[in-house]
Amino acid sequence: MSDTRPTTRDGSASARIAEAVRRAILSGDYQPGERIVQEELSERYGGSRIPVREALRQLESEGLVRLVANTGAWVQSLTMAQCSEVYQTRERLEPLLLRHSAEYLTDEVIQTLQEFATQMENAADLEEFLELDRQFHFATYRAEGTYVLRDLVTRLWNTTQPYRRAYTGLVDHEHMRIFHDDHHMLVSALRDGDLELAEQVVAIHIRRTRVNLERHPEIFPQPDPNQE
Amino acid sequence: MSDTRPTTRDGSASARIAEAVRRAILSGDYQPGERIVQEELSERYGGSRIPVREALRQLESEGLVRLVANTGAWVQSLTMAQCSEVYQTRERLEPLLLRHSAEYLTDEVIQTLQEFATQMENAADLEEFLELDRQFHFATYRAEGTYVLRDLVTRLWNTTQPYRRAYTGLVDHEHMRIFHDDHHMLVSALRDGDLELAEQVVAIHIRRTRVNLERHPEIFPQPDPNQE
DNA sequence: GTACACGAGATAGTATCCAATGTCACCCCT
DNA sequence: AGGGGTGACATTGGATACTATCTCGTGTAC
Repeated sequence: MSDTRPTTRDGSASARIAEAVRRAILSGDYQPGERIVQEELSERYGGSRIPVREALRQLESEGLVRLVANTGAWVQSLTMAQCSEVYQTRERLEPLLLRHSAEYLTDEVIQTLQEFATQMENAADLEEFLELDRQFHFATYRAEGTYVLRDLVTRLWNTTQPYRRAYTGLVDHEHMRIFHDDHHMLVSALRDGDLELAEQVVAIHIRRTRVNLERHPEIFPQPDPNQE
Repeated sequence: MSDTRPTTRDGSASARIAEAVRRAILSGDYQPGERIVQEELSERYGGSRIPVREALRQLESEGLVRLVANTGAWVQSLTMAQCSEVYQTRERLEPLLLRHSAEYLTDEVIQTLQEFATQMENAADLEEFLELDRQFHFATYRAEGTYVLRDLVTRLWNTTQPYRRAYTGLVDHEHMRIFHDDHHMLVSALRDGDLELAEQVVAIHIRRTRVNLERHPEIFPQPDPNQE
């Protein structure tokens, strides 16, 4: 690398590399099943192989990367069953996180939510939609006190991001309409302070997505025949 | 260890060290807040500092270790609020995991559960009780298909293990009686195939523990004044 | 008594080397 | 001609030596 800055001693190399690879996976630059070569990361993001290896270990723990000893690293790919499992987990956890976040959802925040929901309806392309969707939901998850739960939910979102991307591209207009309705209903519930309803909406929203995902087995790797 | 074998190329050094440190933390050999020195691990478990660092990164992701850049590693210590959060998370997830496991709970397994529950009542000391309790619950969580959820629940158990140890030592006989009753009720529900009830029992069991934990703030580090 | 400076100790990172393992193409044998 | 064994190559795993940096305790000067 050119490295104008003096090796950036600030955030530690392994954290920086982990973040870079994480973003590459979330953005779709690295596809599920794709091979990750240590040497490549090393020269692409700067640093020797040691921080690269530490970063890969960390990403493995997060479920984004699969490491096989003496063999290599791959971007984690999920079967439909595993993806469905993550969604079922989210279905239980996100209402809880929302509950913890409720007290921090000021009128101002709810106004922002409303704007996200509206922007999403007019999203120009897939990437913009995905980004807005993520921002919308995480704007509702701003529980200050929480430390485990928010991190956990973030990881669950991250591991399923590639499939959310693949699937969203296939959704027809009608289903998309229902999605937007969910978002608006969630905003309304939060505005009214109806936490019970808000939790239900989130759970149903996630379940709806899961059920739709399960109708598209073609976006998942075939579990049976040749590989893995 | 003496490490007679030539660097034990079997399971990779970093995995071996991570496992060893994890067990040391779970067994209480390492206490929350205790400093972990890389060099010590290096010579205690064999290996250079490279696999040690990878192991620590992994344990950090699991929530067992806290790393501060350029400073060091400590055994993760939770505030009461964080611990409570983990329990609330478990309260939502373990019923789900139990549901997925139900089909694998043969009569034979249920017989084993019954034995664990009985042995627990006669446990000689704290450590034996904790071990049996863990074995009991994880014997009910044998969902074969699951990959995310089981791992997740395991991590949640692990991060709170030190506090479960500290707290269990304080429980009086009456509360302990209720605990054992929960276990037997869970076995009964599973034997009857009453999954609905089983899920409820698990949820209540976890909630009961959380509420009791919250009555013992003295086992948690003081969040306010001097350190951290 | 306070504030600053120095130094010990630990971590973070780099470079280089070697060992072990998996991959894959090639060749031989049947 | 096809299947299985064998070897070279690429990649990962690990060790070692060295440097840089950060933290924190201690001591000294004011």
